[in-house]
Amino acid sequence: MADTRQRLIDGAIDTIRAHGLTGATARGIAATAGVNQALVFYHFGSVNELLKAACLAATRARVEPFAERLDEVTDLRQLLALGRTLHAEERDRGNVMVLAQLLSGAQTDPDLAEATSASLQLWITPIERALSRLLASSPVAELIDTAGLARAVSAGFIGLELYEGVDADGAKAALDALDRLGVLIEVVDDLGPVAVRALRGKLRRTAKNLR
Amino acid sequence: MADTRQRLIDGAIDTIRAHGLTGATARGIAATAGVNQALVFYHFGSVNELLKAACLAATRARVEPFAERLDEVTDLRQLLALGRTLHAEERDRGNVMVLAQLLSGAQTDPDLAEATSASLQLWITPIERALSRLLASSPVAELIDTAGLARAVSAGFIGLELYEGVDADGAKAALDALDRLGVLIEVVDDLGPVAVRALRGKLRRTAKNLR
DNA sequence: GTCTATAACGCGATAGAC
DNA sequence: GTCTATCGCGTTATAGAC
Repeated sequence: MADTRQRLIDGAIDTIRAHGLTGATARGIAATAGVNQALVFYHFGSVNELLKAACLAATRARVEPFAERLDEVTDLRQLLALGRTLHAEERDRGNVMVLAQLLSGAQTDPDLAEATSASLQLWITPIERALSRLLASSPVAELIDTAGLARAVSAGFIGLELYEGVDADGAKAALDALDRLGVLIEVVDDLGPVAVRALRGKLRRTAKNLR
Repeated sequence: MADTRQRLIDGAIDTIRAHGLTGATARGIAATAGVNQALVFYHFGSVNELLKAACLAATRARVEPFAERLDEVTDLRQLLALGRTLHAEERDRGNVMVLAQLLSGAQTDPDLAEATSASLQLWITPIERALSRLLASSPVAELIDTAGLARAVSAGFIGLELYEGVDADGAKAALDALDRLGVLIEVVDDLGPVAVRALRGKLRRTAKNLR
C-alpha cells in the first residue's frame, strides 16, 4: 500500500508526542503505526529522514488552518487571543511539541536543523504577514520590524510550549501577563501624532545601539 | 577523590552542550570527564540522576553572576541589553542550552520535569525581582503582572536560544525586533497620567477576557 | 573509591524469502 | 511492498577484583 508511508509519518508524530525524541525509534514508531520495523528503512532510508518528514507534515497540518484564521484577525488583541487559542488546542493535539522536540535535537544535528528551520519558517511566514497587515495602518508601523517580531513570537511560543510541559500553572501566568502587555501596545497605537513623534525620537536615539 | 562527582557533573554539562541530550550517555559523559564509566552509577545511581544534578549546577553557575548584574539595572532598556549580553555569552558557554535540552527531555519524563522546572525557577526569581523593582515607580506598575512576565521572558528566552541553533540570522533579527519593542514600553512609561488613565480603562475592559 | 568484565537488552540497518 | 531473521554495535547497570 502507498499509505504505509502516511501511517509511518503519523506513527512518528504520535510517538514523538508520547515518548519524546529519544523514544522515537524505528521499532517504536513502527509499533505505533502498526507496520513492520523494516518498512521505516524501505520507505525513508533512515529514522532521521522519517523524523524530518514527520516534522514538516505535523507543522503543515497545523499551520494551514491557523493561517486561515490568522487572515481574519483585525487587531493585535485578537492576534494574542488567537495565539492563546492555538496554545489551548496544542495541549491536546501536540503538533507544536513535535517541532519543539526536533528543534531540540537539531541543535547538534545539522541535517535535522535544516528541516526544523524550514518547519519553523512555515509558522513565521503567515505570522509576519498578519503583523504587517495589522500594523500597516498604525503610526508605529515603520518603527517595528515585523519580520524580526514574527520570528521572536514564533520562537518564544515554542519556549512557552516547552515550559508548559514542566509547569502548567506558570505557563498560564506567563500567557496572562502577555495578554496585559498586548494592551500596552494598543494604547500606544491610539496615541496620536505627538506621542508618535516622541516615540520616533526615542527610537532614533537608541537606533545606534542596535546592530 | 571527592571531586570525581564534580568532574562527572562538568563532563555531563560539556557532553550535553556538544552532543545534545541523546549523546549524553554514561560512556560519553565519563569519557569527557576522564573517569571510568562505572563511576557514574557509583556516584549518582543512574544517568538520569547525573543529568538532573548537572542541569541544576549549570543553571546555578550562570544565574548567580547574572543576578548580580541584574540588580544594577536601572531601566527596561538596560534590562533588554543585559538579556542580549547574556545571549551573546551563552553562544560560547552554552549553559542555557543544557537547560533547554533537559527541558525538552522533561516533556515525557516527570522525574526530569521536576528538576528542570526548579532550574528554570532559578532564572525566573531574579528576573521577577528586577522587573518588580524597575516597574515599581512606573505608572503601569499595578497593571503588569511581573510574576507572569518573568516566566514569559524566561521561557521565551529558552525558545530563542533553541531558534538560534537552527537559524542564527533569524534569531538576531528577532532580538533586534524585541529591542525596538522595548522602546515602546518606555514611551508608555513616560506618558503621564492622562494616557495612564486611558490604559487603565482599556485594561479594565479587556480584563474579563482574561481568566 | 576505582577498576575490569560482563550480563541483558535495544538500537539502526540489511539480506533474502515471499 | 512486506515480511522474518539477524548482524554488529552501543546502551544501562551490576558483580566482583583490587
